[in-house]
Parts: sequence; structure tokens; C-alpha cells
Amino acid sequence: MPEHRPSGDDGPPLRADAQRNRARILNAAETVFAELGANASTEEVARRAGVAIGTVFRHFPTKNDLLAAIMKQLLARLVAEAGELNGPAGLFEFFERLVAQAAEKRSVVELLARAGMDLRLPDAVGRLEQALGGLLAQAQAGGTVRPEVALPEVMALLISVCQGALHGGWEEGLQKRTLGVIFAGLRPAAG
Amino acid sequence: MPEHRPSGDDGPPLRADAQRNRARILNAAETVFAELGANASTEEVARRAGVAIGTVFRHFPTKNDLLAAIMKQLLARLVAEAGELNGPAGLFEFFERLVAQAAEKRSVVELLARAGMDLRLPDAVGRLEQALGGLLAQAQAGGTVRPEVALPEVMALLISVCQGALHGGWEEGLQKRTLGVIFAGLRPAAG
DNA sequence: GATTAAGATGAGCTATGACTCGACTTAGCT
DNA sequence: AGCTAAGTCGAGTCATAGCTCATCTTAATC
Repeated sequence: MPEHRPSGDDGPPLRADAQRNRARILNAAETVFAELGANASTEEVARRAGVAIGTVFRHFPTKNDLLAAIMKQLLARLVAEAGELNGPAGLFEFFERLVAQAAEKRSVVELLARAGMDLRLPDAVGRLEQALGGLLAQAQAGGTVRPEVALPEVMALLISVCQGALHGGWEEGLQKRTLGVIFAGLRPAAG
Repeated sequence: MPEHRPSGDDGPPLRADAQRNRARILNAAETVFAELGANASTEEVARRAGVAIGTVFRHFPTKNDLLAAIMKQLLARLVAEAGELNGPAGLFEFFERLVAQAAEKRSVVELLARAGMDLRLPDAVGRLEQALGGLLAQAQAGGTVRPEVALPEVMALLISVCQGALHGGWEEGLQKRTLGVIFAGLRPAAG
């Protein structure tokens, strides 16, 4: 019996039904974690995927592996999104999109928060940092962001704002004003 | 047999040992939740308080009650701290202090985050908002903060930054730079 | 000191959730 | 069609955590 297959393994191709189930599980997991947060139960994921619980654990031997897989997808999507954004306002645009997502998907935030902790995804996170670095450089070249601002504080602000976005109240206007303050802080001082 | 005593109840005074144990439990809970976060077990609290688990539940019928009690203490302390701060730089000072606390005490952040959610402490939170409002007004009167900035976004920024402060990396310098960006965003545009 | 009700104790109940494993099903192949 | 290994199933195990309650202890009062 072949062993469990961690993400990167390329053994013999999966059987058709296994591929189908794996995809279903990933889909279900994404929506479940988005709605209920990262400590939704694996059983709930199985239920929504329409498979038995054993099947989930066959594909992802631990819950953390499942979370890591989702997180990898998410980070890849963010990197792609960052890649499409261009020009001096690209960084701000990225902030706005991420915060909008964070408000409706708990997982975005919680997973992002755990990306550097329990889940070990240094390369995926690294790629996102690289993409953000590009956006920051463009913004600084275009005079949209002060030159002395560095990548780490941009990341920190991004994470912070996403975290904050979870909290109920936050109507539309508040979110915009909060981001406005941060953008003002990033922009060069004089008009 | 007298019923469990929720926080506000003023029945006959507690017996001496009961008072002692209640204080011990609160102390233990504060440090335990500070170290381990809000989902540390009640047993751990009991262990560190040196009492049996039943005693904890006698004083705080649910874990949430215990969290709420700690949170009330914390909020009161923050209000007091805010009250001592004066002048146009008081608001910034408060930010710095809170973030410093957040970095070393998980509970500060997690409880603050839950204050408006599971735990129902509208009055305690209200008092903090009032105190912050005072600091904001002083800062605006002194020209340290733009007049169009309102209290809600200040609260939002505060919560966000505290949340972000949990994440490991954040060396000393990064924290300062991140706060620097936010302060720059709050300050009036021109020098 | 005797009385007694408040309080402390901790084994145990219940729920939940991560994970296992032997029995069963089916895709892929000849 | 028949074979077989890959894959699925789901009842069951183990651990944890919130909470209860019958029993014992002790502070307060007379």
C-alpha cells in the first residue's frame, strides 16, 4: 500500500476518483475555513465535500497538512493578484483588495497569521514578499510612498489591518477611513 | 445553598478563604491567559492558583465568566493608564504602551478582540472609548492629529496594530517603524 | 467547643475533535 | 469478465476540555 502523499510527492498518478475527491476536499475546506475559521472541524469539511472522514485523512494525513494546502493556494493567488497590479498605486490597490477579502473570509486572516508559525511555508511566503517588494518599489519610484519605508513594515501593516478587519463592526466607511490613515502614513509628507 | 455569584452580585460577604481563592484564581488566570492565550485550559488556571478545578467553577460558573472578569480588570487598567496621559502626544504614547504590552501578553490582544464579541462588556469598552476620545481631542487640539480623523478609525488602528504585534518576528525596530507609519498617517499633512 | 452552612475537593460525566484501521468498493488493466 | 491494488468508508479510539456533584473541610457564629 503506497504511503500517504504529501503535497510535493510525484508518485504514480492518482486514480480518477481520488483526483475528484481531492479537489472536492480542497474546495470544501476552503469555504468551510473561510466561514468558520481555521478551527472548524475536519468532519465538517468531509461532510461538505461529500466524502467520509477517512478519505480526508488519506489525502491530508493531518489537519495541518490540509490547512497548509489551502494556504499554499491562497498565497499563490495573492502572488498572482499582486503580479497583475502595476504602477504607483498598485500597492494601495493590493491593500484594499486584501482587506476586502479578509472581511469576508476568516481563513484569509487566520491562515496568513499562521503562515509563518505552525504551518511551514517559507517559500510561498517568500514569493509573496517578493511580489510585494516589487509593488513597493514601483510605488516609491512613482513617488506614492516615502523612500525610507521598508518591506517589513509594509507586511506588518498588511497583516495588522487584515487582523483588524475581522472585527464585526467595521462598516464600509470605517474600513476606508482606516486604510486612508495608513495610506497617508506611507505617502511622502508634503503635497 | 447560595447560587453562584456573577460579577456584579452583592450578596452576603464572601468567607475569608473564598476571598483569598478568588484573588488567587484571578491572578493565575491573568498570567496563564497572558502566556498561553485565551484557550488555555481552566485546569491550568486551577493548577497555578493552587486550588481544585471545582473551586474555579464555583467562582466563575463558565470559562467565559472568568475571561470576562480578567477583561474587565484589563480594560479598567487601560482606562486608568489613558487617564494619566496628557497633552498632544498622549495618544501616541498610549499606542506605544499598548503595543508593547500586546507583544508580551497574548491575552491583551485576544481579549481585546473578543471584548465586543463573545464577552459582553459594553460599558467597560465604552469607558475605554471615552478615555481614548479624550486623548484624541487633546491631540487634535494640539495639532498632533488631523482634525478629520475620528475615534472609530483610531480604535480600529489600535486593535489592528495590537493584533499584528502578536506575530513572532517583530523585532524592536520593526515595531517602532510600523507605529511610525501610522503616526505619520494621523499627523497633519504639512510640517 | 458545638453547630452549620459556605466553601473546597476531585473523580467523573459529556462533548468534541483529531486520527486509525479493518472491511468493503471500484478504477485500471489485461 | 476477472484480478488486484488503490481508494473509500465509518465505527471506534484516544485525548482534551468544559463542567457537575456527592462528599469532605472549615470559617463564622453562639
